[in-house]
Amino acid sequence: MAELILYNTLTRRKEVFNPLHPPRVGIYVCGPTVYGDPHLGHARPAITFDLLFRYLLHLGYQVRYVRNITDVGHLENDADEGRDKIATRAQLEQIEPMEIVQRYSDHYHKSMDQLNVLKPSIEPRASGHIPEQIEMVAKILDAGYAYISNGSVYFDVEKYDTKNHYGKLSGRVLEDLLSTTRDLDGQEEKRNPFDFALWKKALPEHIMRWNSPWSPGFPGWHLECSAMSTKYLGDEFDIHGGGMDLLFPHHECEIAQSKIANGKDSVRYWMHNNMVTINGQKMGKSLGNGILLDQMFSGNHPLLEKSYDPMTIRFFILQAHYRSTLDFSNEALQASEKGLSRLMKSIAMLPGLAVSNETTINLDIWKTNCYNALNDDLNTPILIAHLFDMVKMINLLSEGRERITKPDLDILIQQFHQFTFDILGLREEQLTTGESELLPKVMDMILSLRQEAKKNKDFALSDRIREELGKIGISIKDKKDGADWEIG
RNA sequence: GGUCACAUAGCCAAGCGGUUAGGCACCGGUCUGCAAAACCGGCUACAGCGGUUCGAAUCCGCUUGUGACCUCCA
Repeated sequence: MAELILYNTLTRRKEVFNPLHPPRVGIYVCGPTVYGDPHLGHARPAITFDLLFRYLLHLGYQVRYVRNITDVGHLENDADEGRDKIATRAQLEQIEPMEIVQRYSDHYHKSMDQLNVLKPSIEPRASGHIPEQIEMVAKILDAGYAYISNGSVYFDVEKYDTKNHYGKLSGRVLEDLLSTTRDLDGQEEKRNPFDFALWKKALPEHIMRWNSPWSPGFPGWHLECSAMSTKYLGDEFDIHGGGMDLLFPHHECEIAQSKIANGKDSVRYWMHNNMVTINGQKMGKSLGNGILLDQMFSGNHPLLEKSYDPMTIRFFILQAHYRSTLDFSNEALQASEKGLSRLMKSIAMLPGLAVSNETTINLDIWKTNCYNALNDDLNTPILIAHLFDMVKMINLLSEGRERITKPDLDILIQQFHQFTFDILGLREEQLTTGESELLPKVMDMILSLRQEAKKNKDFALSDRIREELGKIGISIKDKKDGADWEIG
């Protein structure tokens, strides 16, 4: 089988993926800051790296997938008088910061379950790794690449840049940063505006605080990922992922910190998913165009014409390549919904196909095409195009216009399931109506009565049965002999 | 302002120098008492202007437009 090729943001090219310690693979992905309900933007990286996780597992790797939860409320911004997102939220709702963290972590997990996102192997929390972070700050101080200022500790970017390239991931040059960094309050503690905090002294009103050798305070914005990835994946590991918006400064700072603390570059492949847009604009809280996942699932949002199943969202996201922006619109979502339904119907049809003593479709080429798509930097749109090619074949098989042997059919079923369910992570939506085992029997009876009516040319009655069933949400599809029905 | 992306048929979206991507919608046809589904066929685009090449949506330049990052953000 062809090799897996991934796009490495660091080198800006596609590279053959070779794990450091095969068959083991270590992945670290930046997870959510849990201070609000999960939204569409959370779905993209979660699904992108879930796909990667699933595919690596499918290829037989032993994957340790670490996705953190950020539960230390980093500052809104330097000018914000030491208030952080989680504490602000806690004050607003008059509860403990950790209640906020718990509530939104739970919510995030629920939404991820709905999207059929596998749980990571380890889901560490920043607040649970304060000692590790303090230790890392100390290491960087010892190495001489950080300085203490008024109880806070800052990373000395200028010094780092003399022997390293600060900006190599995001393609930035230090001099440019100097001129483009905004003049914010709270900068006077820093030697240079582009220096970043490793440890921040807490102001009296700051609730979330921990003791440290330097001050009661909290870890810097970027430190948790360096500390926790090192702890669980070692000082050098395979893949680090996250959204493109984290490229700078977050991941750039991680590279610098880890390099100094660990003495070497930690990450071998950097992967970044692109952003979600709504009507062509980036979705963001500040822009007021955010759509929560629950709103997608319920349709309860002014921009939405209807509700969309979690699997429709997942399928929609997978229909675009992860490095392209993806624009949400009702029209596009409904197209995905219909496409997904056709795909699922086709899969349901597979076990019932008549078998023959010869096979007239080329399964090997199809399978190779599918794997080639995945191996080419997880090109799911291409993979899905191939799945639809096979949908067409399955329909032709069901009409007897193509033929397949029993062994080949078994192979096809297994492979189609692997691609669709195991790797893409799609699943049949559970029926939301209270369907019982009785319903199919009842339907059989009704349909046989209708068949009788049709036989007697009593079309008024047969149409009325179909119409009435339609009203309660059951649609009828006549076939040569008898009829099929489905909910929805 | 600096840096970097992107611009593909009605909509979404692949494409990485040379064969129909794919989905949805739409229009014909087959099937059907009618409809739906399914199948067959049609719709064959690449922002504009130059350049390189036997050949460019794909490479280069310019123009226009959109977006992202530079501040928390997935």
